[in-house]
Amino acid sequence: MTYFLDVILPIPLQKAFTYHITAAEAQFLKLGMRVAVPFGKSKIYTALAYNIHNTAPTSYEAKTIHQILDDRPVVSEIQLKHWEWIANYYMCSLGEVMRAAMPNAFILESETIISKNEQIEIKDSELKDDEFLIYEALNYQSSLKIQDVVSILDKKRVLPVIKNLVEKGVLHLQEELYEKYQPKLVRYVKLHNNHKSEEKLQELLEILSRAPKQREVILALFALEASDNKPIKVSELVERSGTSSAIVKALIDKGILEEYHIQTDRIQFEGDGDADSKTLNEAQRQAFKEIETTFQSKSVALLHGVTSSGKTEIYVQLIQKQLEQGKQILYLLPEIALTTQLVHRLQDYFGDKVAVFHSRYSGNERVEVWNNMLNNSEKAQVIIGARSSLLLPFNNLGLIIVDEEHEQSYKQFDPAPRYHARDAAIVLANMHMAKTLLGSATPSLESYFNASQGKYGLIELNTRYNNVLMPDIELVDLADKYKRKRMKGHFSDRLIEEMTDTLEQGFQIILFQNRRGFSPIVECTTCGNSPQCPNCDVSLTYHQYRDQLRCHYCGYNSAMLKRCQGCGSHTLDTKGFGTEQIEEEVKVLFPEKKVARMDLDTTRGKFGFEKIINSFEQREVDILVGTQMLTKGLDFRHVKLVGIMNADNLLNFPDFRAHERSYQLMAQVSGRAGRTDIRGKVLIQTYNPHHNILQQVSTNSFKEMYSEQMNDRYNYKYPPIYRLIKITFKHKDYNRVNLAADWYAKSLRQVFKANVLGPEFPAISRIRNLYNKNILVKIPQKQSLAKTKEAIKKIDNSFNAVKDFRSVRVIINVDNY
DNA sequence: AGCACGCCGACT
DNA sequence: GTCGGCGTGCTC
Repeated sequence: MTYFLDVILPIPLQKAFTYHITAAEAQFLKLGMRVAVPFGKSKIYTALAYNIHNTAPTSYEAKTIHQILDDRPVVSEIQLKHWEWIANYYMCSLGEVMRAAMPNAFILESETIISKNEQIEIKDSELKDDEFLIYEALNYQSSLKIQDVVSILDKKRVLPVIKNLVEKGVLHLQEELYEKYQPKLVRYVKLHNNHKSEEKLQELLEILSRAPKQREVILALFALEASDNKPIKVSELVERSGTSSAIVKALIDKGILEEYHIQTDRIQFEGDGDADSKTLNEAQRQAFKEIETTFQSKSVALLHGVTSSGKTEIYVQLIQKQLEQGKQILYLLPEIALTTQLVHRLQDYFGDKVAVFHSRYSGNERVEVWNNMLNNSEKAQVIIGARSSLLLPFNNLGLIIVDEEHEQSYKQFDPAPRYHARDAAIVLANMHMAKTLLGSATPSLESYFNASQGKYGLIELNTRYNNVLMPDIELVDLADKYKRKRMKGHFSDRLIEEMTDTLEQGFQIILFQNRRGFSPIVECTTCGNSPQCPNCDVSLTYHQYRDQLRCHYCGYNSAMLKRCQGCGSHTLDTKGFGTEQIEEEVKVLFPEKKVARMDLDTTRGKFGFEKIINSFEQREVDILVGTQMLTKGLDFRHVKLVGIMNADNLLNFPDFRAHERSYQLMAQVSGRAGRTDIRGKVLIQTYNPHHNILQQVSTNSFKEMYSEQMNDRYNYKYPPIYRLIKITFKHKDYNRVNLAADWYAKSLRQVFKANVLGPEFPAISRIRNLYNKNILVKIPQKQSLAKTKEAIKKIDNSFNAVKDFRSVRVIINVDNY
């Protein structure tokens, strides 16, 4: 009997790849183990065992695998099933899901190692100059990497030279696989066995009487051993003895101390885990009960609780219950809300049962979380994480909480898999026979729709914790204020009044402006010319801080112009405003107050947001200016006033969800105001104070907004009534994008008729020198989603068979909202 | 995705 | 002539 293995390779290929394995390997291998396989001419890749069978491939000879990398699966069968669902639903390859799911460090890479063939003697004269240089280098070091050869020869194309030398028999090539994960080792010391007995010890101290520092170290060691019976870290010993690591090293060298290493986790948690959870108030208790009842008949529940209603406390109770039953819990949050603040709060309840996972973790840190979960370690019972933590190896999941369920950051956009974490979470929970709780103060229309259809349970929580009043929201008519000259810069007199009051009372202020930089457009008042990005179809944003013009799409930047590029005049003016300009104006209006800014520009780096959030929390900052980052589930105690600088650019966004999003954004940012006993105040500056959405925000009328928006969705056939698949075409050649998109749209129309929209250029038609064009496929409720995708795949295959179109990148995005 | 191969313009 | 750019096709 011959055995074959189908593998998943971490590359975007739809095909399965089959390798030949021996009977012994077939016996040993389990699905979900990693295998190293030769792929292509020379490289060795890491693949995942997916299917073992006896069917020999017909059209090619299967290669044998290189080696098996694990002795037990690193990916569970439920995970593989979940991957299949993601790949199928979001129309991508299993390889792409694999790459998103597994820590990078698990995916080993091979490197070509060049060494000399000792069997062969060769005369220098038989070698060309380049060849001689390589040969010569190998006399000094036993092996070379390709990169080494590149630097020795100082040119890019070295492979032909190496190939020649291999043919002449001068060199050997070998592919070497290396492990990327580096366990963190901590150095410990103990007294060497030779000195353990009482008399030897006395002897030792005698000897060391002339080396007082070393004697100190030994005495400190005893003291540490006596105080708690734990292994002693070198770092601890150095600190306790007040010496240096050199002295410890001297003792190790002398054979008096013995050093050893213990592998430790990079992420260590404090938090006692013994804090009692707060008792729930009546409304919370009621909600908690309703959730439990819902879960008896439904697998998904939506908790619609106004901002500051104390949803987290309810989550804590639910988590507690699951832990008691020995189940794992996944608590999903938008990236930004994963602050130390929240993590500490949960650690205080659940101690080191809590594990955190997000994209700012290093490769090694991710491996550790993954391994802890594989081992079903005590340390990984409650997982708090952003989108990608959904793909971790759960084995006993009881509950998934998706907090801030409406957040669009749950949807992955750029590299495939373009999955929505909320939806993929519900599927994962079902596979584990677990429950899903969606929580939000401003649910997405699709979730609220599902709840109103009875698909999800719905729990409403309408009162704020401690009966704090909902903030008082006031609309300020900018047109009127400008006309009556009541504006200072971008601040209306009302906003300034409220700010002054708030600051006098010692409270903090948040100002929201959904645009970063100083101003999005620079314009010459003489000729009307404005500087554009050379790679994208957008005007450059002026950033005052660096006196730069920057493109927010490709990162292009240049120094601010001194004169107009069109006519040479100095009459450059800025149009529109961003967070930077607001910050500047605040500094002028309130010179004695501290202002901070929170946007993409100020939150770079691993602890970027945390620094700003902490200083605001510590009240080192009085006024915080920021973009929508501010809206994502942050909890500030002392904010009384929230100002929305301009609501119109939100409302006028060209997207079918613009109104829904505007409502969510404004309601969320308003919710930051007045979280304790004083009532918060929100000022919304706008040119359209009578806009329905603004009226609904100001009266906190979620349901009214919901039914009005749903009406639009019915009328214009948008989600959640219809489903959407967006197909994007990208190519540097304008004409080719047009031709390709037209061809594709024509094929789609033959199947889907009027439910195909476009192709259309998006608002920004060129990004990074690639032209973009979109087609939208609308899918009526009655139409089978699976069949629709099949039809699209078929069209995609014939598309790729056209030679001229193959170079056009096609991106299929299912549920692109 | 990588990576080889092949064709073509741009230089020592 | 060779170098390196890029387009095309293939990987079990």
